[in-house]
Amino acid sequence: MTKRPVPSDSHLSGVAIWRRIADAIRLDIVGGKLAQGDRLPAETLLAQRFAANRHTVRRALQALAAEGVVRTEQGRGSFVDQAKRLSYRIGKRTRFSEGLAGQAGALRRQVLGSRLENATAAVAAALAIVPGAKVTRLDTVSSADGRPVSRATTWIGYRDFPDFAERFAVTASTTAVFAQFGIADYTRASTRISARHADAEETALLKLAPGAILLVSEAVDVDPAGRPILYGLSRFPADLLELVV
Amino acid sequence: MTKRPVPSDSHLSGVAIWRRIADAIRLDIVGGKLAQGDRLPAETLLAQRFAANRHTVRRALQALAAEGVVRTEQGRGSFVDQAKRLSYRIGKRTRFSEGLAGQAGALRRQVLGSRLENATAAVAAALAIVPGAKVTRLDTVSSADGRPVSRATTWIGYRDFPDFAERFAVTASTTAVFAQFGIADYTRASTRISARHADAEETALLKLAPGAILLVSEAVDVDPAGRPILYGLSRFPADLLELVV
DNA sequence: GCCCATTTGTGCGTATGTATG
DNA sequence: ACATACATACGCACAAATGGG
Repeated sequence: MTKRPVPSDSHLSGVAIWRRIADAIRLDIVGGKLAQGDRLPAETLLAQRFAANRHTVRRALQALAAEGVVRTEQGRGSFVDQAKRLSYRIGKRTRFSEGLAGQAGALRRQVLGSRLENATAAVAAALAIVPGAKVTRLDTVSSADGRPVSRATTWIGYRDFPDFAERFAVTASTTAVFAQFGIADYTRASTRISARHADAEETALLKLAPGAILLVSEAVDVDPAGRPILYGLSRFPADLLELVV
Repeated sequence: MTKRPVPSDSHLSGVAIWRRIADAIRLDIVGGKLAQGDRLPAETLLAQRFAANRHTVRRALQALAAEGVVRTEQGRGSFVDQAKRLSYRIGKRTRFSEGLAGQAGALRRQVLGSRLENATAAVAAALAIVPGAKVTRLDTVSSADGRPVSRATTWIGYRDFPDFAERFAVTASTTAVFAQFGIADYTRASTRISARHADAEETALLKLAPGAILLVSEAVDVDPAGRPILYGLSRFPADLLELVV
């Protein structure tokens, strides 16, 4: 005996202990409890705190080192290498270009593709159109300083806004395209926020470790008269940023 | 040969494949793609869709069955048993009693404990007081229809609001206690939303499977003059509800 | 009742990952 | 680095239940 790993925890979970430890340590770092350059507690102490084996803690530290969050030096300890989480602002006038203003350098939105679709029940309900009606679908990935920070899908009714995709390809600005259609201003009607694990496609596009957690935002923008004009589904890596209302 | 499980995925992730499949299916259900009573695709089809073994899909379905989300019958298939996710509303006048109004029956907030603390840097910054100043800390768990739906910690400055905990114990209403202190109304100044895995304590208190995802909301409430009066940290099971702004 | 296709349930073997000491 | 125990994931095979001809 003496060798039995205690299964009480992990066996119902499907989430490895080392990953939960890594998540907890990362949270201390991005949450400000640990600042850049700070030394982490010794591995034996961490093992004690998380009631896990030192091997398991080391596995967590390896994962964090691979992410560039901590750096481990033999005989010295582990140190915080990269600190804070970005804040993405959400409000009545949420615009892509402003959400991360001042926090990151080069902001870039890349169009993965666009196509015409028939509105699903969810899209139709959000845009207040009949299910099956034609909608423009726009798939994008946004990056800050070269790091992917969001994966967004946007639906716009085709009847009221034909050629949206073509126009967007030119201006690269939602605001500008709506202006061409005579909508000088638009506002956020509602935002629904949830969280889940990333799927395979999101993992690849956002360059995440598989199993990473995403914040998911479902938003409806309306014109000044209150008519829905845009339905957007954005996915953000929860490790990298938080949403501020 | 022919038997090698492909490790390319799971070993970098720390999140089991069956759990990610369960999450994906649950998402289809709470997201409305599958309605109550609908039959899920056959296990072999699901296995194909997720590029996994049927055993692995079955493990995911077992987890969902244990949650009460689906029900499986031999020879017939698996069916959606419980559908929708709750929406917790967040706005300028967010109050506990109103956030889930109309969506659940019996709402209950249980006080786990309260004590005086010295404000940490984060708490002090949020409440605009000096670090180390005395604050009342209140720990609660809220339930809807007997199911725990949130775990909240609240900090209130002691100098301006002494005996907050004692008064709260009597009225069980934040609004009522602030009213006793002459604050007829208060509003939400900011809400920061992030997501992470639950830790051991949260797992126990919210009755979750270990490794479940939490939506974390950090909020600051202010009096009519704009002075911060309350700092709250709420954790919601992401499976169970979404936040609506 | 019988056959049949479909679907879930189960058992065995094997390779690899997780966690401990 | 080594040893141990259990969890995860795969592949194959077959049993059991369902529902329709």
